[in-house]
Amino acid sequence: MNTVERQVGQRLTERGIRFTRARRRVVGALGRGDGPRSAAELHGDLGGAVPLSSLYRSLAVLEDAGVLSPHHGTRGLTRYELAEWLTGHHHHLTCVECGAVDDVHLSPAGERALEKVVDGITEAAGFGPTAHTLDIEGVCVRCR
Amino acid sequence: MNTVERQVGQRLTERGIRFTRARRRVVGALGRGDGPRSAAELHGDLGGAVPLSSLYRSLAVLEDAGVLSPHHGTRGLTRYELAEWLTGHHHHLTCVECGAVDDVHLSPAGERALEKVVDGITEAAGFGPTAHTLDIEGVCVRCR
DNA sequence: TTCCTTGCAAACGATTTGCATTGGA
DNA sequence: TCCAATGCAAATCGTTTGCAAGGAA
Repeated sequence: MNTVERQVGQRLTERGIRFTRARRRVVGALGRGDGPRSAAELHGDLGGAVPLSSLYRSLAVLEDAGVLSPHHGTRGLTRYELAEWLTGHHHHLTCVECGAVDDVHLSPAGERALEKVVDGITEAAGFGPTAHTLDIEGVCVRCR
Repeated sequence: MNTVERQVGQRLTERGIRFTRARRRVVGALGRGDGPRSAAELHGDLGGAVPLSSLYRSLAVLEDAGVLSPHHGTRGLTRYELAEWLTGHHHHLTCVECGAVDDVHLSPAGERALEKVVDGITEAAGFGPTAHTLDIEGVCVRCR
């Protein structure tokens, strides 16, 4: 069992939530990490081993436990990825052409500058404290 | 007729697209609004005057004409707002509690700082030139 | 007339849920 | 054991589409 799975297992146990086979499979597939995946994509990744309805339930439980974060993209599709406490803080580049989402890790200097800007915005608007998540839209390398 | 409607009318005419009653109503409602609206919300805003199917068709035509920009939010809902050439460049604060989206206009200094950060990210990732749109998640005033 | 647009209803795809069964701590 | 999790099928929700009727150029 790799580190991520152990961390997830501990988190779930702390909360009295079982780390069942289906849930392990979901976390495993996301940990193998080809980026955010939708329920349908995971269904395929797992060779149909987990039926869609169970997949959706697993995703809901894991999201609720703070293990996964949802990402709402084009065409009403929701993709999930491991939460930041498992993968590190990062941002998203969403391709407006193909809908692909790339994870981006920012330099400490860039992150500091960004935080200043975000704080300025949220304070002015009376928004509560939150870990910011930044989605930038553009055209990815593959679609240019 | 206000400025926005005149601008939209001109744009549509240039492209040989009719500015019909339903389309006028959609643009009007979005112009009156303070943020992105979903088809269902617009349906309500307009008192059911435009049936949902026609609404969706109007939204598609207007998006295609570059008058509206789609915004993919929580729970597979797509919200639309007037494009930036009509409203000015701005950013989004999405409430993770209630899903509401507020528009935010940033100070020139803030915008400059932000652009630098965004450019740094996109260049490093080989992302093509695009007007960035920033979505920041948080908890809005109403939900705190 | 000749297209384009509309409205209704049916179709669709993604997600959710009811219920009987299975499984894990 | 005993409640939570599963799997199937049916239901739901947002959205799209076929088709016949209405409207503008």
